Amino acid sequence: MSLNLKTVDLGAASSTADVIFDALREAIVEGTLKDGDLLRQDQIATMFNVSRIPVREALARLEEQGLVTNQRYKGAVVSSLSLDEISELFEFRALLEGEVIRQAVDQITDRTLGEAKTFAQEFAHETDSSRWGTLNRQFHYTLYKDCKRPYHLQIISNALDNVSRYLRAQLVLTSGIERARKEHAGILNAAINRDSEAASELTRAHILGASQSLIEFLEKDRQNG
Amino acid sequence: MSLNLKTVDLGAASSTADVIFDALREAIVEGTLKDGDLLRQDQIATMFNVSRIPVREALARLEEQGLVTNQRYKGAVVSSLSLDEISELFEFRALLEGEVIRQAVDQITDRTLGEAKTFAQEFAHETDSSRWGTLNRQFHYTLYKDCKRPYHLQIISNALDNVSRYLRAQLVLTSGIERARKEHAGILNAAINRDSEAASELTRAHILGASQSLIEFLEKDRQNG
DNA sequence: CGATAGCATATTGGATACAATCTACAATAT
DNA sequence: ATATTGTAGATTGTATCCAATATGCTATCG
Repeated sequence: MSLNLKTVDLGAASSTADVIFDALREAIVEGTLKDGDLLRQDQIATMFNVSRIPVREALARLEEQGLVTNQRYKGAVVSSLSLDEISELFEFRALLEGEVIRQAVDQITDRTLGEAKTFAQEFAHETDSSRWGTLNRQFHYTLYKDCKRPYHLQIISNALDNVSRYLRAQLVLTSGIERARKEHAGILNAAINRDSEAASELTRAHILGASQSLIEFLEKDRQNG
Repeated sequence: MSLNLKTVDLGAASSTADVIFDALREAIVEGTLKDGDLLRQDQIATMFNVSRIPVREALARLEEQGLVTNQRYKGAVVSSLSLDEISELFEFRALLEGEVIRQAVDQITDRTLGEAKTFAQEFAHETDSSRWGTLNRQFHYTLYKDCKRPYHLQIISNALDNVSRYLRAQLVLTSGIERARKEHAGILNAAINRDSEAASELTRAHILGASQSLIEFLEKDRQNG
């Protein structure tokens, strides 16, 4: 006999530190916490109604991911990236995502294509700019997920975490949204045709194009202030 | 006037947690700590004569890097990778390192080439197998370092951390060392000739070849026990 | 008036103490 | 004998407390 219960591995369940890590990560990625913002352990601890110990653990992990920078006895600040660093991250993404989508499209399922199409449509019709980042990510991620390369996907996800607060600016402030919609349609089309080479090349171009547009915007923005 | 002292940013100096993180990381990478080894917080704390707090911080960071796995209330174990995971990591390295060496060779200095040559020679003559891993890494890293892509280098370094305890087996147990020496000579030669395309292709082949040999070895090894 | 030293406060880093949970073994029942 | 339950010890997770360091204000000196 067996107890046919749907069980979860409680040992793998979230510790307080995990919860705080996820919350801070999301806040940074979504832009709620901005570049250079100071993160006070005590303040965060109070917000979550816990001691500073799990907060410190979360901050240590965020630093390991590059999302915050720690200065001993001073505190943690949300990392600011230079234009060179942003540019490098986009090149990195272009390399990895171009490769991963090639592998994914070669074995993509109809079901996955359907999901991607749905996300592309949502992205195309969404008017609330605060949702663009998430929808954009979901669209791309769906097209990658059949590649059977979890490590690649994890590294891509982390790289995206590190730039998405800047990407938002590109979409919102440079009318990148219209272009993104068109390029998404092109990538989706290539995937539907199982043309992995085209999907790869279009994805590379999509990422590098966004990079260029973002860098140009930031150059002006950072000059003026 | 200015005090012309060589100063260091003491705020960035190592905390206890940093020291422990580095020590554990090195032990895992060098193979002193093996696959599946259990890491007891208390034991580590006693070894370093500190409390468990900085140990926990170090373990949290190691988990973020993929070097250990944490199970709540059970403890941390050195991560074990499946053959598929190892294989994926080598493909990842081939992609990144192939790209990075191309960029690096295009702007490599004579000084750097000299350093790489020295490491290649040391690697070729070293008889102590416990030093092969480090020398191998130094050789490759030297050839990459002029690429001006710190993020890429950091990710490569982390990926290497995750496989080097397996790579050791490949070098020592499959006579991979002789082949590695020849391939290093080829890569170095391409770099000296500023042939970035050849350096890239040889590096890819070098990594994928080592991967194949390692996987074959591990398949037999894991069948028998 | 400006600059520097000294002190008070705020904040982080780490140690100790306690609570939650796991593990292993003994006791009991079938 | 085997399986199940209960309990003690071990181990991790978190709170509280103390030490080390930074920051900002004030007083003092030139």
